[in-house]
Amino acid sequence: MSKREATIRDIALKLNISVSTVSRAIRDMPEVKKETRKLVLEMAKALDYEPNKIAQGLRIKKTNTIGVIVPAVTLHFFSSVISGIQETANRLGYNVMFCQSNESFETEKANIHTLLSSRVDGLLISLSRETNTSDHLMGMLRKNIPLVFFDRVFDNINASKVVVDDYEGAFSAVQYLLKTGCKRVAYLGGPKNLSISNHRLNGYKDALKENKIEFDPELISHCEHMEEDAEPETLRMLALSNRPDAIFCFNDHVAIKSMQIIKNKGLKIPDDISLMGFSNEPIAGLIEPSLTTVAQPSYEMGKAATKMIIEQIESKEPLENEKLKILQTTLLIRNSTRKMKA
Amino acid sequence: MSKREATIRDIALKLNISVSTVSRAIRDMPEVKKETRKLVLEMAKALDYEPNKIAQGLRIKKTNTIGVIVPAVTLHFFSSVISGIQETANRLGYNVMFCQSNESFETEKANIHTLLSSRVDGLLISLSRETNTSDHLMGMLRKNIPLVFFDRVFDNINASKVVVDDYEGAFSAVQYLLKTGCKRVAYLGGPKNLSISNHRLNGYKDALKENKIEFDPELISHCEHMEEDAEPETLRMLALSNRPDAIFCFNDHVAIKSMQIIKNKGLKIPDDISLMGFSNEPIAGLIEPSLTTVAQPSYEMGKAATKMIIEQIESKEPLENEKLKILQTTLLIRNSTRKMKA
DNA sequence: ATGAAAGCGCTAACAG
DNA sequence: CTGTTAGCGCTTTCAT
Repeated sequence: MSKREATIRDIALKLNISVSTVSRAIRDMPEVKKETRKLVLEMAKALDYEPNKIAQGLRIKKTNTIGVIVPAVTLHFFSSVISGIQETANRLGYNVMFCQSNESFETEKANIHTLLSSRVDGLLISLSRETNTSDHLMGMLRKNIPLVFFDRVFDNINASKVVVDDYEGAFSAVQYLLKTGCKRVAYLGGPKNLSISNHRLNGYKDALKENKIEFDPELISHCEHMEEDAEPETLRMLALSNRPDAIFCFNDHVAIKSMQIIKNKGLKIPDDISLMGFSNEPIAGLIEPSLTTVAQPSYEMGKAATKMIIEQIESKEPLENEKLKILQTTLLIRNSTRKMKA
Repeated sequence: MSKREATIRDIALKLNISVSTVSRAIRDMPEVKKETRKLVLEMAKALDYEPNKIAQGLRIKKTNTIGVIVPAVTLHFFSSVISGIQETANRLGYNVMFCQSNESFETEKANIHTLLSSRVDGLLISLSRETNTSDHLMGMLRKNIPLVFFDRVFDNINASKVVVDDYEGAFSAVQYLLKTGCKRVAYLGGPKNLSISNHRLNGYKDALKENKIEFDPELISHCEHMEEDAEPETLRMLALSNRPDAIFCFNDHVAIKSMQIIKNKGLKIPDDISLMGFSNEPIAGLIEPSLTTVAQPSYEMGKAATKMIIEQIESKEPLENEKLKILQTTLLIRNSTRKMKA
């Protein structure tokens, strides 16, 4: 029953001209006569013609679609990156097809096949928590399919990336905690697997060093499952004979969970314990006390990654050296940390 | 430089068989000899073959892709719906291509063209705030392209929909406020354009009626730009000679904005004013006081809408009558509303 | 059980 | 400036 979509052939037939002329007219090529173009465009409109990108894609071997894989869209950070990706892609003439890995390596592999089958022109990916090998991605690199990592990346893979300066963000966060008089700063870290977690750990360590404070391994935790592990890990920290007076958290979700535990224990934030997040989720400014955190330019990250991959897609040469874009973070001081002495 | 992707022709050549046999083997058709299939599959693996969905799509006129348009991915409600869509679609063998309208009618129209050009098999859409005509969608219906609305729908359009029982959700929310002793309940509504806002208004009105409370137009506001308008509208309400003792809000974002204003004015929640949200955003349980709200099954909505559209795509007949799926809400009682008298 | 050939809708030589 | 034609990678009759 479904009325078949009009094709350039339909237009050509009606107008008694050839399909190539129609094709040219529609693509606004210079060589076609003005009035012919006008006729074609009118007929296209009359027939409610929509160019068939599938046919185009097959012919010119380019789908103008970019694939995106994120661990989960419901995390605000990622939905914000995705928003940046989608808008930028659309503005530059590309569509986006997206998948979630749900933090599963297997799903991530399946996603890649799906997207490859759909012949996306390039792939934007932020790795799952479980991913610690890049074999599934090397195939793409070998086939010369543009690939750009964002946020959760491999440190030593030969590919383009856009990340946030996690080291610097962590360094200045911890530096700030120390400047406000905290002496024992703990790190409630993320999965060991994720390089961003380790970079933040390095920033933490170096800030301690800079302030001549000895590193105490007891003050380090790895929340492999993010906020799910934040509860036991926070409890462990609070039970320490020499309890921390500040906790730097892997992200805002972990921080918020931790905040609840601390409050439940009857401790005051920031008087007893200063709490620092990472990301600046919208919620961070709304809880009580509002959360001091390291803001990441998530929308910008999506925008930058998209520009980078489209550049790669549209450049003729196979791209000699990978690009690396590092975005800067901003320390957002709110009320979960002690005030600086005036 | 880019090594061309392997095709069934490459496999056929290597194996000295015909492309049709390869095609059959790969699609697991019964008529192909067992060992032939084995050979083909091995060769496919060896050549790192990925079936070309673009070519398939052109040939069988089906892309196995569904298009999705939402006002904005960064709203948690929508990212959650999208998550449900993506997972369900993938599980059923479909990809999702998505766009944001950014609450703009023009962008929404452009999105539709984009998605139609990509020959999505069906379209899932939640309307922009600005959209008040369905002309841009009638084309799809005419062409018999499956279309399912979710959440923000037209009341009187001849198409399938999945929504939440907004009327009932609002009714029981207001009913609860009244049961806890509130006498003057205000409604901080959403854009007049959105049917969901009006359904909630009707639920509000009927709950008043049920409790023999006269409707006072002064207690109604329309926040055309959602939380941006929540501030002036809340202030207006608070300045009323006969101030409300409860505010039912269009959604949690509006409620949270309103909460800030109320607190700034030095009023106590819930003692002076009870506050009720709608949606149950993750933030609702974390703010102070935690927000009583009407929970919407967002992930379920995405799942239901996806199932519905795939059913429509895969059914042979043109679908006589549209489907309507109404999901139920749940009142989540927290601390921003007075307690029920025991 | 396999193969040959047509064709999905489009673009791009090539020819005029 | 326009038309003819081949072919992108695949599925699908129709033969064999």
